Amino acid sequence: MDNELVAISEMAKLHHLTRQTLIYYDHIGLLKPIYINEHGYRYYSVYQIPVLREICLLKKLGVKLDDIKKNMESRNLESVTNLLEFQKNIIDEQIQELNKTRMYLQQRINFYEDSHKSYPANTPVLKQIPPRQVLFVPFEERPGKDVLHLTLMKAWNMLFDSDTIPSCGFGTLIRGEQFHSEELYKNSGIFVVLPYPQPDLPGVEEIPGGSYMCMYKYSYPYEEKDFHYLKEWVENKNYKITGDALDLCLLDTTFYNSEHNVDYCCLQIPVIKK
Amino acid sequence: MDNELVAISEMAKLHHLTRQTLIYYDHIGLLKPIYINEHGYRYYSVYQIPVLREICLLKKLGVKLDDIKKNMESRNLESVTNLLEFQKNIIDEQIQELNKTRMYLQQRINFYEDSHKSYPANTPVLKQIPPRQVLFVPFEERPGKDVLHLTLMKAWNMLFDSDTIPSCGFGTLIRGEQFHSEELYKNSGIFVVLPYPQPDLPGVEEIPGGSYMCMYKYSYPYEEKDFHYLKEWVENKNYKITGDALDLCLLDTTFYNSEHNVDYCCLQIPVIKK
DNA sequence: CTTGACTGTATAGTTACAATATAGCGCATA
DNA sequence: TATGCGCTATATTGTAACTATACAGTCAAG
Repeated sequence: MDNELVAISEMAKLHHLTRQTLIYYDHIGLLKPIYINEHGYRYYSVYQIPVLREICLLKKLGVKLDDIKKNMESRNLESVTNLLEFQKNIIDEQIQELNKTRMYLQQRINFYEDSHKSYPANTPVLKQIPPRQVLFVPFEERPGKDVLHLTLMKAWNMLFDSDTIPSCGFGTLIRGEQFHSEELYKNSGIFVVLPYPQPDLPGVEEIPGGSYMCMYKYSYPYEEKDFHYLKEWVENKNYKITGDALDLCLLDTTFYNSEHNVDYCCLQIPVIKK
Repeated sequence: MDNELVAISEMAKLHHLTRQTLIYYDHIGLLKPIYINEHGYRYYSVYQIPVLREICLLKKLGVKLDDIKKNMESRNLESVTNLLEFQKNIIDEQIQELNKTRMYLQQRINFYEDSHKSYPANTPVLKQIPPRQVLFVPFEERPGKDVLHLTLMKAWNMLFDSDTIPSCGFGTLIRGEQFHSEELYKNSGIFVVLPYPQPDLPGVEEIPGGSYMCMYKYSYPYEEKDFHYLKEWVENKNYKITGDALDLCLLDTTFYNSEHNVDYCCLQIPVIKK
């Protein structure tokens, strides 16, 4: 009565598997047929149908064959619940990871969208900008192409080390107290906007929100000419400068084309009306 | 001035990559050094630092090297935004998939939890049960071990075909109109509880919610003895039977052990007090 | 008894992706 | 002169779960 045997191909067909797969499962010890005849033919018991079904179920739930095997070896309500909870945790972590990556993607898209909706170049415009948290890394020399790149890479790698993807832009920060000095770039450096608050990271600064006089322009973010132009414009219009200036790089040199051979940036000077 | 060159190892170190990786990127055409000297030494331009940085960024965002390559070949604001949106869609699909699997896992955990919190065996108890949607597949013969397994596999595969994972239990359904007939199992069959409503699936039935007289027991879900015992108990206690009976399998034969060599089931008969 | 479907073993290959490893040799800088 | 960097070319890694192939033996229905 309990001797109904199922041949390998039948067993396979029942579970939407191939014969090869069952042979493979036999090899790895996941499911061994209860009976093998004198010629080595594999025969399964009908009682093994639920077992294989459970294997297929767990497989569909993303459980690894090896974990399924271990579970089937000592199977009870508790061990199965543990396995499922374990798998749920793995899935939760994966969802977390994906959500984080999704956030980075969205922020990057938003960033490009902002740069797209930008105002005409070389024309000052007053904008309200929310506070930003940035990683600041000072220049070790007077900024130029190579110092810029190397300092940026330093900041970049600091962020990568703390598993953060810098998806919200970067640029140079010029200290307000140097605006009228000969050494404009003293204490200046690279800032990288943080995608989310990370107060524990060394080098993190808060850029206050508020009114910024902004000017979009094609140039490198270490060109003094544009800065002096905007600074004078601001002062002539009777604004008071309230802090550090930012030169945010919107489209970097990876967007080089025949038309513009330099970065597309947005210079930002914090002001209040006098 | 623009001729500052970066050697391969320096370039690699700057981006937390290995030299080999840059050679590989050269081979696959992802990033070719701007200058190769007479000995074949690779030298990169500082202008390639942002390019490689962008490659690393996109890589971190999960974009495939091949897609990055295509993007770098015709890079502009639109192509980059498209790439990011495309990647976001991929991520969204993956999150969807994971959430679905998570739901199945949770339902399975809940199911086992319910069977764990069960009442003493062979003792009738009145329970309120919410409505359930099930897939019903009739037995083609009088139910027995093999018919049960084969019919269940049929239902199972129907669900798998519609990409559903049956994570909420199954059992036999006995038609109310046969309760006093000689052919108790006429029109009976397998039911599989659906994890979420799927009204378009053929064979779907709604099991009404309400009061059910339940009895937990160790036996196969096609044993008449337990059914008749519970039915008579119900009738003696002056209940009226209102529909089809279910014999829900809580722990199937994959939980076989020395103590109980049969399934652990919950027989459920819908009743109202007369 | 025939015929065709089934089953066996064993070993190597597949899929995908992104590198890594290794060997053997040339070149360059302290 | 040492040793460390560079080159090419080819093969290999890792992961997971199969899949393919070849060829010979076996089973079951008529």
